[in-house]
Amino acid sequence: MLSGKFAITIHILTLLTKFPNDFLSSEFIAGSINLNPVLVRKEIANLKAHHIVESKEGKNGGTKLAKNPTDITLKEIFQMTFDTINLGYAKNQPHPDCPVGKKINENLSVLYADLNEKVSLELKNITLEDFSNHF
Amino acid sequence: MLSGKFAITIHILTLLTKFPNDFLSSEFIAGSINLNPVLVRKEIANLKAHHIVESKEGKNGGTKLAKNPTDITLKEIFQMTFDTINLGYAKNQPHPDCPVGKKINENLSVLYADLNEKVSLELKNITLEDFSNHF
DNA sequence: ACATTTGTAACATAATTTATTACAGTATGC
DNA sequence: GCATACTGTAATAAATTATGTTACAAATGT
Repeated sequence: MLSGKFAITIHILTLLTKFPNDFLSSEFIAGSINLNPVLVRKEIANLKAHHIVESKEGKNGGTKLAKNPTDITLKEIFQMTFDTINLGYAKNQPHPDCPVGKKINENLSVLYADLNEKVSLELKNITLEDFSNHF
Repeated sequence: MLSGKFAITIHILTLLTKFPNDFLSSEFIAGSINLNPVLVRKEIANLKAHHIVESKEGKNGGTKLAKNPTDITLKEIFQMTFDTINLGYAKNQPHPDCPVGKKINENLSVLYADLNEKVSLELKNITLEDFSNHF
């Protein structure tokens, strides 16, 4: 998973919001992000799967929004690119006979779910339109 | 930076809370986390720098809490191991002549600062004592 | 003295992210 | 219908980051 996924996706969507009448090419978008066009297309594939954008193949093809930017919230974008906020887990399986090791991941999950809730509440109130208005 | 830093640090602190009278060795702690002892010592160095634990060198040495677990909040631990919540930035410098590229990172920063605020508020209300009580 | 432990540095390996290349498939306009 | 400019996707490579290991000096209890 691309770690800049959220940032890249929101960058793409902001561009599409700014040029609502054009099909933008992955090359053009990649130029603004300074990223390989293939990676842009991958994120667009994700956006398409969520019916947020539509794209046209062939000459003069490209991508445009499939929904009104007032109807897209940052929560959706967050969820499709990030899953959940989390402050990380230790890489290896902790020791199962230790009372702490046995339960640490479960307890961290509960904590992270709580944080996720708070972040989601916040992001739900920000639309793509709102975000794009700052440019 | 260790990406499991927060999880590892909170694991260490939970163990220290559970054994408040002992100096625990990095080897013992590493066993519970299933992590290399050197990495445990690195996180302990960070905790020491923040005066949350103290440690003793030499035989029978190890680490113990330097503060009461009711006086340590998850916010502090978060801050010393994570800095700020963030949903990522694209790796490369965006195109400076594009109105979106020019401002995207600034706008993302504002957004992330806001999320960070919400998360911090939540973590401020959870003490190490609270967290440890779930084990 | 000896055993055990911290503290660090240097280096090695593994995992993840990002970039590149390649090419089949599709629409457009001449 | 042919050249051109795109998307879509797979395979692979390079770069970056995270984790693990080894090594050893310094400290301390017995």
